[in-house]
Amino acid sequence: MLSLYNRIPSCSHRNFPKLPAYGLTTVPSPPQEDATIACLVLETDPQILASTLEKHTVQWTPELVNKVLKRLWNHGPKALQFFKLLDRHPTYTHSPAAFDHAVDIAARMRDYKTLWTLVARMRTRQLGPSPKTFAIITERYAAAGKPDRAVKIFLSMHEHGCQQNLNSFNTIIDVLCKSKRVEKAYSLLKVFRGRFRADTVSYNIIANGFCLIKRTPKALEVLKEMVERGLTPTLTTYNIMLKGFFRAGQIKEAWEFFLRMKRRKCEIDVVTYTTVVHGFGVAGEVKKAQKVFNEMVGAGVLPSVATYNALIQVLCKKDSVENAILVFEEMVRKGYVPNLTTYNVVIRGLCHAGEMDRAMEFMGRMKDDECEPNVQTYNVVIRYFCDDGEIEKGLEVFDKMGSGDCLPNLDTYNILISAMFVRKKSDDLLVAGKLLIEMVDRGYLPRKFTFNRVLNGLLLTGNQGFAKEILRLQSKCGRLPRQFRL
DNA sequence: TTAGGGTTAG
Repeated sequence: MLSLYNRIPSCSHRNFPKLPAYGLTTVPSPPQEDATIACLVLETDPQILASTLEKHTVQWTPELVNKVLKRLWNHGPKALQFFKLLDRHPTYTHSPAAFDHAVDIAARMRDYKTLWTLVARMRTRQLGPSPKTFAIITERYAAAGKPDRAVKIFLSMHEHGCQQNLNSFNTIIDVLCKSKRVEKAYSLLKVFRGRFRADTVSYNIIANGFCLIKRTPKALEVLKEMVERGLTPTLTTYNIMLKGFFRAGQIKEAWEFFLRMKRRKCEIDVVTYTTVVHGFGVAGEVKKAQKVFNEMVGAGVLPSVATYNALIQVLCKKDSVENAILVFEEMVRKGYVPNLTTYNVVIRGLCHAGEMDRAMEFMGRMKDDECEPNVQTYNVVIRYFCDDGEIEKGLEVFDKMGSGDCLPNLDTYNILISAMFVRKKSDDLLVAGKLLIEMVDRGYLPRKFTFNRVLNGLLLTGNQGFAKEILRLQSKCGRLPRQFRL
């Protein structure tokens, strides 16, 4: 596989001006095979990808394919092309997990035709679709603003050879709740609670749904109903309510609820404590958050990485990033391994304090700790560079993402395109146009607002030719303002 | 991937 890697000198394939390196210099580690292949797929012209892949003898395994698909996550069209090519491979056959990945990607691009073709193919090959497949599909439909469609799909699962049960029922009501369609989920529960024998989990999901939209009284009502039906609340139920009070800004109620939980001797756990530490912190009560954090060890409950993350975030937001970093160092000393969230919280804190250099240092440190920055990490840094007017540095960090290690997502493009308007420079508008083309190419659909903004910008700076190109793109995407529609 | 705690701006 080394030869394959050697063929690809660089994965940087954008036409933006090269800028001096800034802070992201780390010792290059040997490339993983999946990274190499992802890179190759990104680099190669779609027309010749099939023959290019054939030329290289790769030992395709489900694990390798899944890793590559994960790397191509934010480039839907390439990911699906790769999936389709391997689907015709003479010896390798896709695993159910690979199909689920492909289904998820197609659904995210709202390519529903491909989605259902894949589902049918899974069925023919007796690889599914599984309850997990339907969890993915219904979640995407709900997120795309089609909750009714999601419900219909759930109700027709059995027609695809996948029987509904209590688990899949709980999944669909959770999907509805997480997309804020709580009333719809609640009605569904009322209709089907007999058929599926709704349990504590079902009611916890609905209560949590009402908490998510800050309707704690309604959540309490749901729990009352649950008890009346002979179901016993669990610690999860109480943790849901506790978090709900904090989220709704009912700090006093949250505190009293927490005290009652302790008094009732229900074995409160690390989740309870993390909720309280975070809740008080976000409400600005840092001292109280710290006190609870210190108290938990005495109570025989060890903090988790998530608890540390909560405290660190709270210190960043309401105290100082210096104190947050002290806690960070302390957790490392105690043998905890900071995770992606820990780093992202610290990096955001540093960026917010204007300490961009130190933020970049931490980004290097996380790489050394084999905790690769993710798209959120990059987005935070890019956003703050741009907000500081350091647009070149923002673009430079963006350019580092191109390698297939971490592809930009919709947020990344939106952040950068917005930044291209602050300096009122003609060149910036050209970059905005290129970014717009690139994001469409990668399966992202820009908002009408974004198109129009870039178009106006290009016209005002005398880039009529380029503007026309963007206009054609916009019409292809079906995002043309009414007066221009063909 | 049947439910609860850490990342998403001010």
